[in-house]
Amino acid sequence: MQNIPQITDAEWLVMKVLWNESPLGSSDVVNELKGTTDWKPKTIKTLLSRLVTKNAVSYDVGSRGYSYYPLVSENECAKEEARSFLGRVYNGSLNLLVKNFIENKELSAEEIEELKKLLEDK
Amino acid sequence: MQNIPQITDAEWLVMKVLWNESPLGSSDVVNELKGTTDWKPKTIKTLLSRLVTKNAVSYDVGSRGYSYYPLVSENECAKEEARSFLGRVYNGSLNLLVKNFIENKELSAEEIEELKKLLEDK
DNA sequence: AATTATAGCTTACATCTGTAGGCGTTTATT
DNA sequence: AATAAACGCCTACAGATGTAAGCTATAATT
Repeated sequence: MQNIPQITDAEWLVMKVLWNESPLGSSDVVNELKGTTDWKPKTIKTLLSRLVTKNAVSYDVGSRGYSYYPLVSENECAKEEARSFLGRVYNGSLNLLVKNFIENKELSAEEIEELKKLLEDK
Repeated sequence: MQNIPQITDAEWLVMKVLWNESPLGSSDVVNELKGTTDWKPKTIKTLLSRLVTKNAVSYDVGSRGYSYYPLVSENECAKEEARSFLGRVYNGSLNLLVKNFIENKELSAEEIEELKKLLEDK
């Protein structure tokens, strides 16, 4: 796998659509984002183009336009984002983040239970 | 507490210095960052000014220059960053992040043990 | 076939970010 | 006192980002 491209906040919303379903024409992506954002179609087209430029997305050419699909998986992008975020803010330590969440009481009892379960099953 | 300002990657390094010890003169901050970065002093001054502008930092005026100190705590900034990151990438769910880390085998046995302990003690 | 809608390519433009330099003033050194 | 060093303010400037519009070719509609 190649290097994970840098994906911006706005671009994430586009990627999510494609991760959810692909390939999609640009108008499909526009439709999917109608509810979530108030971007003009042109904006979404720009974002798609940028994603193509940075090799996060590619497309097949059809007679009614391009069919876009992701070149990188959500999992690897998420991992990369997590790496960068944790490095910057929590010294790279997931545990420190969790610790902080616990201390700040950001987790519900259910979430804590679920976490425990996750760790046990592991 | 007021709104948490947006703090960029570069600015985080400056904030960390001030969170670690403050107030500090700009040259002290420069010195602290000598090891970590290869920024020119001017760069660090610029970052300090920007942090002042965005109300993340303030200063007292002394005869040998300003004494800078943070206006926001590391904890609240980290919380804000986590909120934004988790929202963008993990649907706002810390558990999903942890789940992903476990599945991707990003955690050592020790870290998992520690996490368990954190959750039990809670 | 003529007209209209659409797709994609190119361009725009303000703001943010990283990364400084120039200048004038004040402080420290000789 | 003169000179050098440091400080803070203002300016710079390229690349990234959010947010599109204009133009041209092609496809769909009448």
